[in-house]
Amino acid sequence: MLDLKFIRENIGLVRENIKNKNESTQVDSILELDEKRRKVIQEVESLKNIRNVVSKEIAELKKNKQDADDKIASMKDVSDKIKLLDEELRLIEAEIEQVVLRIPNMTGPDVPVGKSAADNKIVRQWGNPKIQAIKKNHIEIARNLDIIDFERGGKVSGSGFAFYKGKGAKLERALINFMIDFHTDNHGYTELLPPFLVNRNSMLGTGQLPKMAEDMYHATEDDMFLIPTAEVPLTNFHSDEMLSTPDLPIKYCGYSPCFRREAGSYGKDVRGFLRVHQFNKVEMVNFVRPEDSWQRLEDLTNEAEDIVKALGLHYRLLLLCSGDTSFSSSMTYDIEVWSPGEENWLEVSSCSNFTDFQARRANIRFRPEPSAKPEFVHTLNGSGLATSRIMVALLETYLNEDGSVSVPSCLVPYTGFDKI
RNA sequence: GGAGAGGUGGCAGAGUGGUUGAAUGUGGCGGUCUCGAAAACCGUUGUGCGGGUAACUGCACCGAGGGUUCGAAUCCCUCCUUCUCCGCCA
Repeated sequence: MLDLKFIRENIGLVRENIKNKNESTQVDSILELDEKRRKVIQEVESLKNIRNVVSKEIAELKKNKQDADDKIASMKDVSDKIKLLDEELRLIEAEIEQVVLRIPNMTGPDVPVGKSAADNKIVRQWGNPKIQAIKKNHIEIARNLDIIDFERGGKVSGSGFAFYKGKGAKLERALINFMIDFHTDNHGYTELLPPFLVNRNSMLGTGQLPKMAEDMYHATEDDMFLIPTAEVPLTNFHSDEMLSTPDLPIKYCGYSPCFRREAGSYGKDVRGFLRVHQFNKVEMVNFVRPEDSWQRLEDLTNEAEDIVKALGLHYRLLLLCSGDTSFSSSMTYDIEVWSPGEENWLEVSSCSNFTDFQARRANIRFRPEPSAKPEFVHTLNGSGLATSRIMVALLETYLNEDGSVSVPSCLVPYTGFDKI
């Protein structure tokens, strides 16, 4: 979330940012509420001061075995007033919190203002599009090879779920292991294998709640949520902590399945693996000093790109415009790989700088100097990568004319076979 | 799920309802001593929110949230969590 002081002093910028991000949060009530809040604080605190002073006098009188009944009686009234004002303050602050939690992060200085995906900026492209001899999409390829079973996924769970089978399952595991090893061996990451269910507080910490509540699978009995991305447990790993400064930057990567309800999306763009309710992803999360976060975003993005290059997939890098930049993010790069079967770009990674937005929500701090005040760290994360759409691009890119699919050489040590 | 015992500063660990933001130890920082270091000694050392240009000052915080009281780290209730034991289960 944003700092209340920042909102107070920059209300115009905050309004403009909300508009640029295509959000509709109403912030008009904030200034008035904030003023009311400070007025009540001053009132109640001066009463509490009286109470504290008189209580000491009462203690003194009692110690000397003197009568304190008058003072005690007069304090009764003060105490009642304090209770009323405290309650009023609590309500005001709850109201402020409800608004502040719904205000999106400020976009960074380099983010182009724009409405939709059409306004995103293409930063660079790598590789060349593969031309298939006979056009086939991943669903046909997978069905022919009997490596993915969408029908039984639908029967057992519902549409948007699938079974990986035989070499398909092994290829999926190979992708996950390859990507984790790549990050830990080449980029200095520490692996975390996180819980897949998290509590409400964690979902608030990274900003999925309250805004995205409808997209979450919610276990109501225990008020727990299936994670939509490993970003949630990996970032909240350090919630409510004071990070040891020499340890920064901290870099974690981790595999998890990701669960998304994707409420209300059906049709051509969602068939097969293009949009599913459960997919696998390796996520990278960084905790850095504030002055380092913009450079780290560039480096983090490169780390994700390195994986796509290793897999030999044609891709492009996009800088998202304000309207496409997510609620919690300040600036986001998307990596999209080319799907020869769909003849379309598929998002496989999103790399974002969240500045201090998540750190303030999740209370993750560090001390810049040993004697200095604690500050919020900056958090970043990037997919590295989401496997289901990578699988689409792999099958369609490495399809041979005889219907078999070759395995990219970097994966062969993990699969034990070079062809499906 | 049941029974019991805990949760106090960076860490360890005291704390009879009334100068307790909190003893003591330890760690950190500064200093004395030293060529330098160690030891010893002295000093200092939490966070958040208000007010003030500032020096400074008020309030809150002892797992979380309520309650009792003129006054709560201390008493009561609910919840979370850790440990020990029992039960159930993969």
